[in-house]
Amino acid sequence: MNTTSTLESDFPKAYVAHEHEAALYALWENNGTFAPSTDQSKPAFSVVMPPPNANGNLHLGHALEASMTDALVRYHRLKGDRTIYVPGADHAGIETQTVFEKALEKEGRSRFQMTREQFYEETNMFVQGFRGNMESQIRVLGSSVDWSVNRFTLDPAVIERAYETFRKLYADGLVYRGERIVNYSVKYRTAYSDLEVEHEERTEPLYFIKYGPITVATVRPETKFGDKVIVVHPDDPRYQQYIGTSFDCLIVTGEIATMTVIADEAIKPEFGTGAMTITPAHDPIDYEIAQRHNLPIHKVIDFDGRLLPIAGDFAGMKVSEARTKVAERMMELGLIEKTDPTYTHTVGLCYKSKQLIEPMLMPQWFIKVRPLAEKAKEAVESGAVRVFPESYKGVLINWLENLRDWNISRQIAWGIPIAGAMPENPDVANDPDTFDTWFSSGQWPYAVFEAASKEGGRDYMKEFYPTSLMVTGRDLTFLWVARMLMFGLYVHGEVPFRDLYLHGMLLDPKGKKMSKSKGNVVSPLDLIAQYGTDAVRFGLLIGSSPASDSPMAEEKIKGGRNFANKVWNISRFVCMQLGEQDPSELPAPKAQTEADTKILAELARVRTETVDHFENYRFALALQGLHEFVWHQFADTYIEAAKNQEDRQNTQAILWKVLVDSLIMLHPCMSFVTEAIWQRLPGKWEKNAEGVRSILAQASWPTE
RNA sequence: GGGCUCUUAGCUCAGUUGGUAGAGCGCUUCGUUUACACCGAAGAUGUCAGAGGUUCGAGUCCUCUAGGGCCCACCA
Repeated sequence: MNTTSTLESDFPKAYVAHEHEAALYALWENNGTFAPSTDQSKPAFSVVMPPPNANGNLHLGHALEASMTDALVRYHRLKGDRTIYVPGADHAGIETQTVFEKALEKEGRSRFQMTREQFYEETNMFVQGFRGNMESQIRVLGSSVDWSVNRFTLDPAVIERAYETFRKLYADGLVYRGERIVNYSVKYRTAYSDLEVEHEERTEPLYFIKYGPITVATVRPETKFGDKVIVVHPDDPRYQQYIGTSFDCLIVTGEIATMTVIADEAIKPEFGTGAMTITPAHDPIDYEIAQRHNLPIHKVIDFDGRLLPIAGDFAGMKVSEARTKVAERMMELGLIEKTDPTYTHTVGLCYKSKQLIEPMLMPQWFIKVRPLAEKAKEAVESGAVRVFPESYKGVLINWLENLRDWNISRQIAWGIPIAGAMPENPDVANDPDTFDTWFSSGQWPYAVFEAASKEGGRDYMKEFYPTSLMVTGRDLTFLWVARMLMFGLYVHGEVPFRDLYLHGMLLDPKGKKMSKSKGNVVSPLDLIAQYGTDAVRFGLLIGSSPASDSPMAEEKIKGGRNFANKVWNISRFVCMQLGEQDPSELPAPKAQTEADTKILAELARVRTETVDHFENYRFALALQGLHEFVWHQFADTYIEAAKNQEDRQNTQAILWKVLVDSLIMLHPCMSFVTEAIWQRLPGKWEKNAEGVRSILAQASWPTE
């Protein structure tokens, strides 16, 4: 900075954020400010950013997450910790594929018209375009990440890491390929894990079909073409005489079929008539029953969601259409005894298309998660990983206790091909599928450090893993967090992060969920352009609490802008008071007046409280306390008193001390304005031999 | 079916270990004091959803009730 220029030019009356921010981020980036210190005597503080999807722009949720994380990261850096914040970009498997497919649709194209390689290549180009965009937006948010360890989820090292874990699971017998009922999305032509299925309550007719002497109840008459078995509970007195016997009866095809009655504990006598027929190829419970009794399994529905030739006249018809048509036919045949039109149950929907999930029998890779989940559960229970807020501890444990095997096969192109994991193993090598994105994402915390370590120069793995903290949305508790815990413990025998902080979702100003379809999405970049990054960060952080959703409040952001301006003007005032006085030559501050005593005591108090708040992830309270102190104690009270104080030098010393400490303490949340001021402070104070000002982001947290 | 969570000033929300209610915005009155009108001074506003309990003391812990919200769930 030019120290000879006048105050007016260095400190214009108003702080206009966009005139400073880009240059300040460049200052940090060009000076390697965010590279972790090499001082091994200092404790490490490491955070891995949940890699944003490289398929669009950052949204306000990213801004919230970045504000929180960056505040903590900057706080630890100021405290002198060996701090690293790792950025990244997520290929985001099916998320990206659906976004890209929509883009193709607009051009009248479809992925089904391309080869798989062609589709992959086009998706990759699409993603790489967005990736740079997304990374520049991380800079706009002010995130103090170490770009030298930046990583993409499809980097070769990350893919190899996923393969290595797969091989270990395979060797340990924890992953298997099996033909089982999976959640299948007809729209996207891929299977899902249980977590990608949404549930919705629906009222649909329950049909009572009369098969000879026994009536069965079903909501899916369209699957009743191969009916040969009726299942009842072994203890049901109504059906004792039939168990193990067979009889002939009319079925929907108009033919006479032989029905055999078997008994299975899975049947609930109180449901319907206590008797049902099974469709093993399209229902998980039915499939299990079929397995237990060695029954044949016939597919009725194809991967387009249409009926197969077994359906005779109905073959080729969509399931939804066939349902009523088949029921009508049954009615004509006198097979329907009655219908209950008020029957309400829950159906599974594809979380992306909201279309019905079609349970399908498919050969897929499954992870036996029980042993992995057990370890994760122990880690949460024992506090090996601390959960903020604590109420999510139970939520996490509850989920880990009730896990079923995890289907990691996806029939999508945009992902890590399973085949590459074990080229020598024909079971694997011939598999056309890709991994569930969360299979590789679940390994992200160590994958990034392993990859960085491999590049040589520094053992990041040893220095920074396990990480100190994971900050992510409460919506990812199961999808991502639980998986990271399981893999971290399985692969490296320890939790991937010591602390977990879950934040809530940002809602629109009316308190509604933001979504593209509702058109109520607010762009953080627009807000930043208008008010500045610090203002947006302030507005998102203030008055928030862990895991609870909060509406986006422009008034709070405006308040943040006003506060940034206040801090700017306080600094401006203090610099004017100093005049020609070089702050490095000021005497130590002494409490001479009542106002002096008060402000120094308040400063000490806010310093202690701020540390306590940051250490316990209460950044909203930290910021609130600083806001109150700086604005009302310092500006409104002390500065007003200072204007009339007689011992000018001592007053200058106190003003200076309070200003400098305030700037440092505010820096985690108000990063840009505080650095902008820091770079304009007068005199030789904090300058090196070349007269270059130190960087606030690397300053030392005030101690007394 | 199971779990979590919320109900505090007109609005949006804070309130960490239990100790006589807070912020921002809004509102009222005043002030153009040479840091700031993106400002300052003074001020009004709450039986902290309801009922009961524990306690010397509860917005803060426990139970129940009412009403929101969220999540999980192989209910043919």
